[in-house]
Amino acid sequence: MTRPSTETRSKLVETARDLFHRQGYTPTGIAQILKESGVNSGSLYYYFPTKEDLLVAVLEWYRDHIGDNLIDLHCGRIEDPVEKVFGLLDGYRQLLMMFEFELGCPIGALALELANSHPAARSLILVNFEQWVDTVEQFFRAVEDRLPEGTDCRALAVHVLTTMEGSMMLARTYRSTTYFDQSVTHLRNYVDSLIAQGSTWSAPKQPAGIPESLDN
Amino acid sequence: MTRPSTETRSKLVETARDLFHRQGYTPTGIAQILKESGVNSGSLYYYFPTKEDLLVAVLEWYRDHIGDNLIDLHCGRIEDPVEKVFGLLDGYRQLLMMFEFELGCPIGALALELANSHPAARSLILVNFEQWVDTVEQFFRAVEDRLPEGTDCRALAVHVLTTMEGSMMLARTYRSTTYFDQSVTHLRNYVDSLIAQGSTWSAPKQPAGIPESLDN
DNA sequence: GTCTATAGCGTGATAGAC
DNA sequence: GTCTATCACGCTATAGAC
Repeated sequence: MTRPSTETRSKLVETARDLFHRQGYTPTGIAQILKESGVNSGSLYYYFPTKEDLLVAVLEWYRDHIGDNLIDLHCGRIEDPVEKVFGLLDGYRQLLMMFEFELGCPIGALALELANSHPAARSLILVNFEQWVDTVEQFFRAVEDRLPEGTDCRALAVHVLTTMEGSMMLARTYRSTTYFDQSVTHLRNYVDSLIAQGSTWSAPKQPAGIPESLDN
Repeated sequence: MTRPSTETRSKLVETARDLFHRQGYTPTGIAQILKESGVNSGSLYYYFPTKEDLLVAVLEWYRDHIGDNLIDLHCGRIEDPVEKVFGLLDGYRQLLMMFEFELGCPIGALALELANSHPAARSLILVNFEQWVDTVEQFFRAVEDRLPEGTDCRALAVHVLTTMEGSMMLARTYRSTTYFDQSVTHLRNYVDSLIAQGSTWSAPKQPAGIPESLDN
């Protein structure tokens, strides 16, 4: 029909995004993407010469929508920055329950599935993680004065991310939020203790010898 | 040759285990397992009627070898129970560096890959996680008197597991231990603070409303 | 830009002799 | 228990008309 719009492309990205989220990248076949999107083979390969190109487009979509889909949705109405952090984690908890543990963190799942392959996709996964950490880091920076002096807000944000990803993994395995909640509770307990220390103590900072920059 | 030994079976399990570890379950083909093990198709299907049966055998192998391969190796010589916990985490760090981030936690990777399929395998993944948590829980129980009264050692062990799994995920993505180290440092800082509290304070326990048992 | 038809290969699994 | 040969299907990707 030679339409000027990129509707077809968008439909493919959205369909692939959802299928990769539910099934993973490798188990999702092109045929299934075509069927569920209602697009024909020729059109798909016009926009995406290879399956990996489609994956890249999906990861670019996540990169470009982390704000509205994640941050704004679960942190937007919250005022206290620390509560924003845990509101974000609660958003993931809601995702788990809403889809009965069939959907987890789409980035985390792809990160492990593609850890030894698809370098182009991997660098976009890295970008997505960086954005996430950036966001949480900013939340902590907003309460930096309440944290112990010398606290590395970025390292703390990283710790929130690792806790979230590990907690999602266990929740999906156990089909239960019990372990997720236990881990997040300990994380909150830790953050609370840092803030309590912040008003009295001096500094739990990163020990010397651990570089601040990444070597990749 | 009709040998009484189960050498062939063992070789298949070991080969599959290593390939699943490096590549994941789905991307690893039967043909590759046959080639690398030097076993023929007929023999494989004699022992394992389906590919999933082989996966189950691999997960049973992990279940039966967590002691010697993981705990004894990285915690055996350590006396202090808390140091045993972080010795275990350091074992994973060594694994990352030894294989240049190509190998992570084999159970965690499979947990996400198979999260919505292969229920038989999933329940064995759950068993493996339980064993891991059991082990770390025992370490904390050994120093229970130094922890704040009412501390749930199992929930704390779960938090160690989630931190480890999330940290491994980031390490493999970034091809760097920086984030891994930052997260583990925060975990250690937390555990240290609990022990410091244990000698003076009263109790950071799980809040009411979070069940202790799992509902799966 | 979209359509249909299909190539070419890799997959998990099977058959049947030994 | 092990061997070789092979089936039937699904996969990613392509060809070429419109």
